[in-house]
Amino acid sequence: MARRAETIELAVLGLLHEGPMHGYELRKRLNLMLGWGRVLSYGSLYPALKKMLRASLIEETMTTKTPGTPVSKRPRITYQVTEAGTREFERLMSEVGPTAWEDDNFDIRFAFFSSTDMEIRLRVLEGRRTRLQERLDRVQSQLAMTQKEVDRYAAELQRHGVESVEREVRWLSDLINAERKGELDRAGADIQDPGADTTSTGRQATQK
Amino acid sequence: MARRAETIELAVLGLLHEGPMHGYELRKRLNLMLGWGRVLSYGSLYPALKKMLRASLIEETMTTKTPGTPVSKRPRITYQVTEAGTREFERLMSEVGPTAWEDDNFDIRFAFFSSTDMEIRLRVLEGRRTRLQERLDRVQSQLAMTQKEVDRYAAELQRHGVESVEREVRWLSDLINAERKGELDRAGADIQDPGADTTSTGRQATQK
DNA sequence: GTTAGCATGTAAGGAGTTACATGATTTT
DNA sequence: AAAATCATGTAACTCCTTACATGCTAAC
Repeated sequence: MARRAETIELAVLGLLHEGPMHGYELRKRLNLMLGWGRVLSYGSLYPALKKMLRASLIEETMTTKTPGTPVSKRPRITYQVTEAGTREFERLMSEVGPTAWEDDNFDIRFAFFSSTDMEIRLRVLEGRRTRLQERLDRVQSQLAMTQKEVDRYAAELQRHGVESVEREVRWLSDLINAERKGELDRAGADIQDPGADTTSTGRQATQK
Repeated sequence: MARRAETIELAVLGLLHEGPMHGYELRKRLNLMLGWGRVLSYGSLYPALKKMLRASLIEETMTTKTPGTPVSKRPRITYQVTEAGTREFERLMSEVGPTAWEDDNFDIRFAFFSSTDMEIRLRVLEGRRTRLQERLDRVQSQLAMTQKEVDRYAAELQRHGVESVEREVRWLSDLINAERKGELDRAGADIQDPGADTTSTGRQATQK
C-alpha cells in the first residue's frame, strides 16, 4: 500500500491531540478509523512510533494511571505530542495536493477536519471530488470504446463500481455545499461568532 | 497489499481465457477491472508473467498480428493459457474460503463468475456478505461502547462508511436472490435448457 | 486455574511501487 | 519533426504483514 507511512504518522499525531494514549489503544482507534478493510498490525505501529520518537514528534512516559482506565497497576508507555509534533500535524493537514486526496489519506484528513480552516477543508474536498470524477470519466470513456461483448458479471461489477463512485461524488458535493453555506452563515452573522458552529455535515438535499 | 500475487495470477489467467493478449493490453484490462484506486505497474505485471511462464501456466509467442489490432509491423510477445493454466484457474475459482471474499480477491472472482458453477457463486457471495456484516457489527459495537464525545467530522465519516457497507450488503443480497431465482427457474424449465440465461444480475426489489 | 484480552515488541520476508532504461509507432 | 503512446523490461527500495516471543491481568 506504500504511501501509508505518512498516513500513520498523521493519524497518530491527530489522535494524540485528544490526549495521551498508549500503543495498544492507538491501534484500536486507528483500525476503527481507517479500518474499513485492512487492519494495522503492531509490526507497523510500534516501529512507526519509535521513528516518531526519534524525530521528537512525540514523547513517551511511563504511567500507572491513564485517564479513563481504572487505575491499573500495570505501568504502560503513554505517548504525547510535542510542540514539534503539533506543528508537523498542522503542516501535514494544510498540505493540499495529490497526497491529500488519495483514498486512505483523504479519510484520515477528513476525520481531523475540525483541526483545520474551512479554506483547507474546501480545497481537500474539491480535490477529492475532482479525483473521483476523473476516475469515472476514465472508466466510462474506456468502457465506451471497448464495448465489445461484455460478460454479464463483469458488466454488473462495473456498473456497481460506477454507482458507488457516483454516490461518493454526491456525498462530497453535499459536504462542499454545507461548508460553503457555513461560510455564508458566518459572514451573515458578522461580528458575533460565539461557538455557534451549526455547520451541519449531514445530508443536505443537493442531489446531483 | 500483500495477498495480491495470487490475485494477479487469477486475473491474468481469467483474462487470457478470452484469447491471447500481450502484456501492455493485459495491464490495461487489469487496471480497468481492479483499478478502482491503485493501478498495477509494469514492475509487478511483467515479473508475475515471468513467474507464470516458469510455472507453465502460460506460454508466450511472438506475433506480428494479434486479432483486433491492424497488422502491426512490430512483433509483440503474446501470452496464452496452457492446459495447466486452465486447470489452475478452475482450481482457484472453486476455492471457497477467506481469501475468496477479501476485497480485491472478491472483485476478481466476481468478474469471472461466468466460468464457475452457481453453487460456488452462491458460496462466495454469501461468504462475502457475512464478512461485511461482521465488519459492520464490529464497528457498531465498538461505536456503542466508545460513545464519548465524537468529533463532528469523524462521526460523519463513520456514518458514511457504515452506509456504504450496508449498501454493499444489500447489493450482495440482491445478487444472491437472483442466483437462487435462477436456480428455481432452471428447475422449473426442466429438460429444456437452451441458452436461456435470463438470470438478471441487476437490481431486484429485495431491500433489506 | 485457565482462557481471553491487554500490552509491547522484533525479525524475516513478501509484494509491489518508483524510477530507470530503451526503443518502435502513430498522431499532430 | 515533436509529442504521445505503445511496448517491454530491471533494480532498488519502501512498506507492511506474518509469525514469533513474552508476560500481565481480568473474568469465568
